[in-house]
Amino acid sequence: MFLHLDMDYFFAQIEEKRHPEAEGLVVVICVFSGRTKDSGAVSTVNYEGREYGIKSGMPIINAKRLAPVGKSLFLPIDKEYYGAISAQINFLIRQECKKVVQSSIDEWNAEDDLAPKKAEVLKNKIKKELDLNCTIGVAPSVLGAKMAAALAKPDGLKTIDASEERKMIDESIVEKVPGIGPKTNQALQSLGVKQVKDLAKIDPIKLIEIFGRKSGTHLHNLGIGEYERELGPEKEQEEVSRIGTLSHETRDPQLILSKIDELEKEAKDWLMEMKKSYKSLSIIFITQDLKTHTKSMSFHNPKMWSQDITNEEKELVAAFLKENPANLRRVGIRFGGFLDRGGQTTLF
DNA sequence: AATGATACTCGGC
DNA sequence: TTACGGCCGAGTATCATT
Repeated sequence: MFLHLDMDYFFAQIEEKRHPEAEGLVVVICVFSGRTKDSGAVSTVNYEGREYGIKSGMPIINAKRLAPVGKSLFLPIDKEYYGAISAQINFLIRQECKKVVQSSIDEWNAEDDLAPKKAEVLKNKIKKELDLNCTIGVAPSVLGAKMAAALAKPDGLKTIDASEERKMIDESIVEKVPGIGPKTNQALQSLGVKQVKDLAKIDPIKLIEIFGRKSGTHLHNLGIGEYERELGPEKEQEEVSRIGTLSHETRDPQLILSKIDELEKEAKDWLMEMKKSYKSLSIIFITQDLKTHTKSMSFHNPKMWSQDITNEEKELVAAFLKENPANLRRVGIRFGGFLDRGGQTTLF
């Protein structure tokens, strides 16, 4: 059996504990971009805030319009702190279950013969030791466990057997299936697919034509009730990136490069700490229409760190500006193709 | 044509 | 009506090599 553990409105719940006066208030965790006073997006909102229609991803300014005056707390995101709490939860889960895979800062999957019992123990332990609520789903498949958890939140625990799982997934609308986002949903609606079981009526060849080999096959398997029964191996982080918002929209290479320089320093701190060198470098460009573009390059010899903006980086920026006339709103940098460098601190 | 590496986009959280 | 972050991995497209 598989278990899926999901922390309830994680960031906002943590901040509720930090700010006891938040009791009963709408708590909104914000990513302020610094561009103007309230520019930025909502990361997480507690259930009180959801009642008012506040959602993740929403512009902060909209959330402020929806929130009740004097009964709301808008707080800046503090990822480092949430990461430390996440590590504590991670420790508790691994004390309890055999095979565990952390899938995001606030979600874990585990495979365990005694999953239903472990789930109960774990939920109580997280409450007792960290005073945090979570929701756990238990089912014969990884997907079933995740969807069971989604149905049970917040502060829930739901265990289902194979036939309940099949019914739950079959009758779910496709939009609610993890991995099916607005784009895939839109395409499925136009095929007349509403529930997961409707997928079984579509010719798999057609699904593959529309969604590609991997996703098409996956959708077909969902429709016929074939679900993943293995936890993928726990993977190491493969890339690190930092993105930031420019103080104003521009295509001035000087301004763009100085922002990249700032972001690069942060990303390199991470690389240093993790003792990684990298073989690939991408520059991320987000234009004023919020479309994302990238330019990247790879090196045959891994690089450890360099102090300043390199000529390669300047060239990537120049190449992008040459082929795209739009102003830039945000820029970012991404390093990948890691190689462990042991105790070595410099290279090239 | 097959394979592997690299470049780039998409979308979940 | 619009407004609007910062990550990461998955997947596909494209290129180089054989």
